[in-house]
Amino acid sequence: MEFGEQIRELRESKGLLQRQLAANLEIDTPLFSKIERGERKARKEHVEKLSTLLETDKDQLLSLWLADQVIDLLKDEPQAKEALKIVQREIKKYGH
Amino acid sequence: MEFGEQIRELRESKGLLQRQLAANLEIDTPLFSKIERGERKARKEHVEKLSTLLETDKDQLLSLWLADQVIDLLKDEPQAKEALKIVQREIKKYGH
DNA sequence: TTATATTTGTCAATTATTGACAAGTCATAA
DNA sequence: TTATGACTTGTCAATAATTGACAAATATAA
Repeated sequence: MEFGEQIRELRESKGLLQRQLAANLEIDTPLFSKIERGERKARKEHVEKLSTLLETDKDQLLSLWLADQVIDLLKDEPQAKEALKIVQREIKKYGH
Repeated sequence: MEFGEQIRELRESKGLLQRQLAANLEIDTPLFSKIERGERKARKEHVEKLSTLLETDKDQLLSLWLADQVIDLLKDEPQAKEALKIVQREIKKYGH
């Protein structure tokens, strides 16, 4: 999972411990560990707070986090690629 | 929503009533109505059964249904497009 | 050994989803 | 007008999924 890898890399590059970030997010360390390994999903507020704590771009972190959720939805689905084509087509109608 | 529109079109082109399809899916008519209008999600088994009942391609119907779920996840997200780029990149690693 | 960091497994509590029901609208027929 | 049929809307309980906490396990050093 992209998001977990990213926050782990940023955390380690800053010499921070899981428990330090976990405390800031007001969750316990085991849960933070699971989020890093992609076993659990972070909540949006956590992602936003992490972007501050890790001094990284919020939009890019949210993109990774969102992407993970989509991948989670599409994994094991033979129609994943076809579905993505439809999404691309549709998304242009309202997004910008 | 793409999926709902599609099943409605197929249903009407075959002159079928909501209650007839609902009975086959073993759900009530109000729920079927909501699925057609995208207010509720169909379950995978329902999609598969509908492809038979409506004599349409199962893979294409599942693609539409999947696409709707992704769109639902991405709607209202400013990072939708960026996230999709990441998904496209990632999906190539395992799917094919 | 001991101490510290992270991971694993399990559980209760919360939250989301599902489907049913009753009542509503709308159109058309009698 | 009233009645009927197709569909829609709103609400609710039951079920299922997700969340976070805790205890215990593993790993890594000192």
